[in-house]
Amino acid sequence: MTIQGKMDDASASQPDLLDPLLDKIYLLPAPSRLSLKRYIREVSYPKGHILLRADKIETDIYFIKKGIVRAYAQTPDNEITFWFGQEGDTVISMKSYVENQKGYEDVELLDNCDLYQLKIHDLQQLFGQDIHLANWGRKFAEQELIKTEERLISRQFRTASQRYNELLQKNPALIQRVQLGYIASYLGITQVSLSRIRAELK
Amino acid sequence: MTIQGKMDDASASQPDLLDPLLDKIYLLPAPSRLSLKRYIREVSYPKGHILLRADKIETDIYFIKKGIVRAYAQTPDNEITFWFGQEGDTVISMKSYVENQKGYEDVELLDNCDLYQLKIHDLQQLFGQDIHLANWGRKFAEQELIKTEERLISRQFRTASQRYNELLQKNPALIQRVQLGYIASYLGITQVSLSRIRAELK
DNA sequence: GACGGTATTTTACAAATGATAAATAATGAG
DNA sequence: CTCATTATTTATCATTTGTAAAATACCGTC
Repeated sequence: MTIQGKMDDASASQPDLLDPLLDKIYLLPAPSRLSLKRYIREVSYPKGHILLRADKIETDIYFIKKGIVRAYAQTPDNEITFWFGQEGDTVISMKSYVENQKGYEDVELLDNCDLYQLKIHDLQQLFGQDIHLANWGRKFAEQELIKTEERLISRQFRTASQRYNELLQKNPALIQRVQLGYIASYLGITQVSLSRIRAELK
Repeated sequence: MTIQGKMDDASASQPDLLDPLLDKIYLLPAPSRLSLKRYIREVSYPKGHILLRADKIETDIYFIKKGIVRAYAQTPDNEITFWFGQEGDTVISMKSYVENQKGYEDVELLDNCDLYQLKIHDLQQLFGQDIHLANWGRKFAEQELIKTEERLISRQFRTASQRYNELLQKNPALIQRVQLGYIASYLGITQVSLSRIRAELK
């Protein structure tokens, strides 16, 4: 296999944010990376757009180039925000991706967002053809797994107050960008309780 | 690559529980499965044995052939059980496996257990050599991810009472096999609260 | 800079959960 | 079978968190 001297279309236009994003997961040999990038396209949606829906099997995954999103689940009485995604994060219905089944979550854009879009089907084709991409997909799942495990641990082991402070420390920008009602929901408490927590710190 | 006519040592002795366990993750071609099985050995430990330790980087993963285990984390004041494993489940320190770092959990055997043992190092070697095993590893991570996500969702969306009933329905055997103090910890409540929940149902 | 709408905080009260200790039940060793 | 040990349930009271509603702060638009 030889590497093309010319650059791919996508990477010609501007300083590329996609390469570091792919490399962060697993460093691919150039040919493998090119064959992956061939299937990725850039899309933009406005604030308020619903990117993923709980009631459908999603066909695409997205990497966030710019913007912020939240995932939430509808319950009989209310709605629970359980994830925020920002630049560099992956927006994905794991249930769709792994099991080809409906997921739990709606994902709403909290800003105008620029996203990299990739068809799950195309990705799965590549997994069967290229061992480097198969390992890239493995590392991707493993890294998402660690993140999910850490969220579970955080939730199980720490009080809402501790978790708020953890968030404040690890991701102060988030609290600026997102309204507190969503943060409270994310922490598993009411907005009133969150207000009490915040009041204590002053 | 050709398939050996003779069976591997391990599979000669008794009706094998390992094959279905590996196949459940991802159906491997026979040569790939054989090269994986070559690295798996069977071990037994008594009730009370600590299989994984939070303060060390683990070198092995285990599949449970027979028995039941719990994972728990030590906190300043008490200890929190956050996972139970039974026949067919994988016992693994994800932090060790994915990031080569210490994990959160001790894993204690609640019974005498028979386990399949596999060195993380050997597995990772295989991932680089065989695309089928790389995809097996990918599916393994993906399935663990789905399970972890479901635990997170369950914890985030449902009350302890709902989660107890969910457990009662999905895994009634567990409640027979494990003392209620561990179950209460797992549900994120005190044993007193769990007693109250159980009392309501009568 | 005044207005209307939205987000956040505060208050008062009700409900749920936790801590502690005591009572009962189950289990296992001799 | 009995005793000792451990597990589970019950009771009481203190603390935390939730609900509902009102008060305040913030933001964008005209």
